Parts: sequence; structure tokens; C-alpha cells
Amino acid sequence: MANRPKRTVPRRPAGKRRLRMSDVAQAAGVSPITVSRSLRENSPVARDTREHVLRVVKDLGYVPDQLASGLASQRSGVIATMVPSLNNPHFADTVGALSTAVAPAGLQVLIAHTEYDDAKERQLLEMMLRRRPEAVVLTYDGHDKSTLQLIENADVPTIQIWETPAKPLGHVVGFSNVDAAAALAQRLIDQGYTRFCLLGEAADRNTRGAARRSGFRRALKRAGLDDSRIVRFTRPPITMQQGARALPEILDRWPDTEVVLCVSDPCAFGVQAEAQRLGIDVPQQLAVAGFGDFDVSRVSVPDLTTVAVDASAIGRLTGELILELREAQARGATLEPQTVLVPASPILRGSTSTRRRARGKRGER
Amino acid sequence: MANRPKRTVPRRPAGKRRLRMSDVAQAAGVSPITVSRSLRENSPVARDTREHVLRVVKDLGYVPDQLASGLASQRSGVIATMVPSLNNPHFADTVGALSTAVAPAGLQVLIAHTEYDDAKERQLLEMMLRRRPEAVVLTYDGHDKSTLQLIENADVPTIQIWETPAKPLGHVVGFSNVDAAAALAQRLIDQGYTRFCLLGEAADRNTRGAARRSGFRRALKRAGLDDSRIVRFTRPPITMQQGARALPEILDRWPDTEVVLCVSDPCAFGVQAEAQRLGIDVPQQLAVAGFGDFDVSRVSVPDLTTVAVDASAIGRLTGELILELREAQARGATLEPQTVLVPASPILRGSTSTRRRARGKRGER
DNA sequence: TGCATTTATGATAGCGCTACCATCGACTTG
DNA sequence: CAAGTCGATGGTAGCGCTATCATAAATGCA
Repeated sequence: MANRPKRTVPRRPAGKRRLRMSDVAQAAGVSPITVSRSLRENSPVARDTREHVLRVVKDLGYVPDQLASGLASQRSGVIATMVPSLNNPHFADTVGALSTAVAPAGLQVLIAHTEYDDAKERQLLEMMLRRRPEAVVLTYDGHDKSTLQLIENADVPTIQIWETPAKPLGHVVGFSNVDAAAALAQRLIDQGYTRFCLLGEAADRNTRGAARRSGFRRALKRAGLDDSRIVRFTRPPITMQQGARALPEILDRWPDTEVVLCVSDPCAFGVQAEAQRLGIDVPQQLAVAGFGDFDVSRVSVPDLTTVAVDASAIGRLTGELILELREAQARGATLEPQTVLVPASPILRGSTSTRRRARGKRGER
Repeated sequence: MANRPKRTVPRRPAGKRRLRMSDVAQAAGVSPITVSRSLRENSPVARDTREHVLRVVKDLGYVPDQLASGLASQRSGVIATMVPSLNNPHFADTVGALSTAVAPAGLQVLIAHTEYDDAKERQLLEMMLRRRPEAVVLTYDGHDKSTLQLIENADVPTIQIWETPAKPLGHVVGFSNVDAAAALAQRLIDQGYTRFCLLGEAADRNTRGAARRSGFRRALKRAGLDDSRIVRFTRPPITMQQGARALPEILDRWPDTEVVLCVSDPCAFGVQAEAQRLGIDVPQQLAVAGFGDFDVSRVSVPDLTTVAVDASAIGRLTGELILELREAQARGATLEPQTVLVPASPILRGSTSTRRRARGKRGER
């Protein structure tokens, strides 16, 4: 059993080796573990020792290696977040608030955008799971089976946001898109509107757009109104351009339409802009409503009726939930699946009239 | 030299232990290293062996641990990206394209948003450096000293995007905001406009907004025109609302203004919407131009004159550059600092008139 | 004062993977 | 046919950190 010779060449060239914890320890005259403890709060180190070590850390410009730390502690410090699209101010706000909320705990948010594609979602999720995230945040209700399997195997806390799924995978932070959309439609029905057209995406399930359409239709049906005037685009997100292109089709198929209910504000802005281009007065000849209370809806002329959602709150509350989960885990406890609701309520603005309207006006155009 | 007893309790409870590579190896009847090689392309494994191993991996639902892999290989698979704000369609496009470009190589993009705050930038950058990123992407020109020090110490390839800094830290993928803004202003000067007002952020350096203003002013100065009509907001990003609120001030201070040049499209849209609200015709009484060719600029009525920038191309080219760097590093080579330029050119649309204008029209309002 | 308890620090052994070198057999080549 | 070459696989020793246990010193309590 002859001893092989020790490694002759170190893996990293010795000349420009990166600083390690042991280098700091040596410089500070303590053991590496004391440096480790000094760098973490809530570790039993004498105040003087910690101050001294931190000074040395700063002087040397030492930056700890979180790959090593994560491997040893089995805590990656990563939160995996799947969003359908980065290019959506709401998700940007949510993710921003989430990362701000968890940053003090040293957690970072890793984002993947699925582009509303199941296969891509699965693949990206697996990529994220390799980093052993401490929580997975999903901005989706529907997921295909292999994705669900992946999450189940991973044994990681899951938080679904921007939704209230019928069968949650774990925790939930969101609101009911169905109810919020229905509430908006109801408000417009109350004002005397009767002929609605719905603008949204093709899918009939598993997207927020589908949920909103279903809410719109529920309100119309309950009021005994026609809920069959629907224009569908391919897949989300629906753009301003698509909204603009849809208006002529709507006017062509249902010339007496009074209100266009859109899956989201950008789409509604497109409709409104196209109406302006065509010389159709909003809201006198045609009313328009969106969903989400985007910036553009507050600035456009007239400003847009919509549903206000507090995107930042969703992110913040998600972050707080994650911190709770983490703390519970540290205590060896587990948290029951939580459902946190955030408000989402209609805001009536200039793009829909507040007075009861005479019927048929638009039909005469 | 008595042997201490071996650890009695394993770190992870044995019951629900996560699958490791050695489990896969055992199940497949090969050594762990063969599993490792099978999972990576370009590793010398017999085709049959690899297929067999991959099947076992799939059957067991094994997901490799990238913390461990990264630590051992000294390749984190992470690209650190600093953006000022997530809530900006351009950066969203750039980051999206970047992550799509590098995904095939197994790289993931870690994003931090600095909110245009130096201290925050430094802190977030250090957080990212702990993950030992393989490249750092900065969407900023100006950085304070301690940030620069951090990057220098980290010894990591750096790519500055959306800019062409005077003194680049490393590689660059972007365009000259100064030149692009000057080109837009020049086109408008060519059309006969003479009285310009500039709308932008407070800072005079180190932001894209400052660079654009300086480009606008350069063109005005060269044409012998007044470049002193400037309205400044606090800090970027400038919103639609801020644009809207600025218009009355502009009209008050310089009633004969012909053109409002804005630091970005959202701001320009705000100005245009406010003009509509005030009954000022765009472009007949007032012309408006933005920067960036956002969605809203193509849909609004009239559509907005702007500078088109290919945000996705910046991301894609950055990704390709990173892959090149990586490959070079694998060969033991190093790449000279590259500068990759993307096009950015003015687009004249309805918010500025294409006909030479009679002067003073607006003054008569 | 003596003993239990707490506090501060250290030594050791992994965390799960891959770099490095070694080995072995098959194949080529003069 | 010996010697070299190459392709496939494996053994070992880390990567840089922290969990765990051990130990020494300080403190509390009767």
C-alpha cells in the first residue's frame, strides 16, 4: 500500500491565488473558524475579536466564497424565481421588492423567464434547482407534469405568486384574477354598459389572462349580458400593438360594442390609441378598460380605467414569507402552507364614462 | 495520536438524503467520475456508457449540485449583471437576450438592480462576487472608487454595456449615447427647428441621461443655437408622470419652445400626453422627441420621434463575447479588451413635423 | 471554595463534486 | 512482435468553507 506522492501542482496557480479564509485567519492571528464566525451575525464571538477580524477582512479586501460556504452549510442563499416575462413592469416591481426584502438576510434572487413556454420552464427550473435554492417562487398557475415532478423531488419550499391557484403547490401570495376582473366588469355593468367585447390571449386556462377573461364573463353572465364577444391573440404577453390592431376587427364584427375589456393595460392603451387614430371618441363613443394600473394608464388621455394591483407588495410579502420559512427551518420547525392575499380593486377613470350612457350611441357611428 | 471516533450523526438526516452522484454511479455500475463525465459534453466517455448513465440519471431524477461542481471546478456558471433598474423594458430585453445567449453553455445570469445608488451598487456587487461569477456585466459608466477596487481585486472579466466609456474597465458592448443624441438633434435642426428645450435628469455625468443631454447640446452649439433651456429632474429613471408635469413649467419659462427633447421615450410620452390634455397640437404647435424607441412610442398618437436602439442585440452580443472569453480561458489564452458597437439611429415620426416650419408659431398660442 | 454552567475559541472532518494522474486494454506502426 | 499511441475508465485528493464536537477560560451559585 505505497503512498502516492502528494499533488505536485496546485489547482490554482500559486502566483495569483485568491484570498481564502485561512489567509485572513493568519493575518488576524486567529483560527479560520473564528473568521467564519466573525463574518456571520448571531455567532458566538467576542465583540473585540469580531471587530478585529472584520477590520482585517476589510483591509485585505477579502470576499468570502459562497460556493464553498453554501456547500458546507447546505444553504445556497439563492431564491429561484420563475417569471413568464422580464419585460413586464409588474414582475419587475415584484422581483425588485422581493430582492430588496430578502437582501438583508444575504439572500439573492435568481430569475428565469419562461416566455410562457412549458418546455423552457422545465429546463430553466432544473437549471435553477442545481443551485439548491432555498425557495422557489413561481409566477404561474399551470405547470406540466414533469415540472411538478421536479419541484416535488427537489423538496424545496414553493411559493406561487400573482395567483390563487385552486390546488396550490405550497404557499401562495397573490389575489384572485377572476374575482378582480369580475369586480371591474360589475362596476361597468352598474354604470349601464351592456355590450362588452373581451380582448385577451388564446389560452383558456393556466394563465392570468384566462383567469381574467373568466372573471369578466362571470360578471356578464350573472347580469344576463352577452359574453361571447371575444377576440383572442396567440400567446401572452399581449402588446400595445396587438391591442391597436384588434380594434378594427372588433368594430367590424360587433359595430355596436360599447366597452372593450382588455386583459391588461398595454393592450387597452393600444385600443385607445387606435380609437383616437380612427376618430372615435373615448369614452363617449367607446369605453376601454385594462388591468394592472400601469404607468401609461395614468398618463394617457383620457386616463384608463383598470384594476390596481400592488405588485411591490406581492414581492415584499413573498420575501417576508421566505424569511419566516427560513427562520422556522432553523428552529427545526415547518410552516403550514400559507396563503397571503393582496388587494386588487377596480379604478374607474376617464376611459369609461361615469354617467349612465344612452344605448346604441356607438352603433350610429 | 489516538484516532477520534468518526462522526456519529451525518450532517444530513439519512432518511431523506438527496441523491448524489455516487448514488447514480452505483445504480449505473460505474464510478462517480464516469457519471460526472457523462453529464458534461466534450468529455471522453464511450457513447454507450454515456447513454446508459444518462438514462439512469433521468430514471432516478438526479439533479447535480452546482455548488459542489462549481467549487471543485472553479467555475460558478454565473454571470453577474448590474442594472440600474429592472423596470425598464430596454434592460429587460438586454438581460433576456443575454441569458438566452449563454443558457446553452449552462450559464445563468444573476441580476442586481442598483436603483442608481452608488453605495447600493457596491454592496450588491460584493454580494455577487461572493458567487465567483465568470463575468461581470455593468450597465453603468460611472462607479465609485471602492466599487472599482472591488472589481479589480476580483480579477474577473468585465463588460460594460449600453455605453462607450472613455476609460473602459475591460470589454464594451454598446453605442455612444452622446453621438446618437447629437444625431437626433441634428436631424431636427436640419428640418428647421431652432428653439429646443431639453428634459432630463439632474446628474451631469456618469449616466446615460447626462450623455444624451451632452449630445443634444453639442448639436445645438454647433448649429449656433441656444442650448441653455434645460429642465432637470432629480434622478433617473424619468417617468411618464414627470414628463407630463414638466410641460407646464417649460411653457411658462420658454413659451416659444418649438421642440422638447427628452432623455427617454416614457418622458416624451408624458410631455405629449400633457400637450394633448392642454389642447396643444403635436407636432403643429409643439414637437416632441424621445430616446429608445419604446413600444409606447410606436403606438401613441402621433407616434414619437426617437432614437432606435437594439437592446436585444446588446444582450446577445454580450453573451457571445462571454462565451468567447470562456473558450479562450479554457485554451489558456486571454482576449484583448474588445469594443463591440451596436447601431443607434434617429427615427423621425409624427411627433416632429417633417416639413420646415414657420417660426414662432407656438409663441402665438 | 468547589462544582456546574456558560462563553470563547479551536481541531477535525466532511459538503458533493471535479482535476489530476494512473491504469488497462485495443490498436497502430516500423 | 516490441514499442508506442490512444481511448476509456478509475482512484485519490482536494475546492474553501462550516457543522460538530472538544476544550479552555470565565462566570454563577451554593
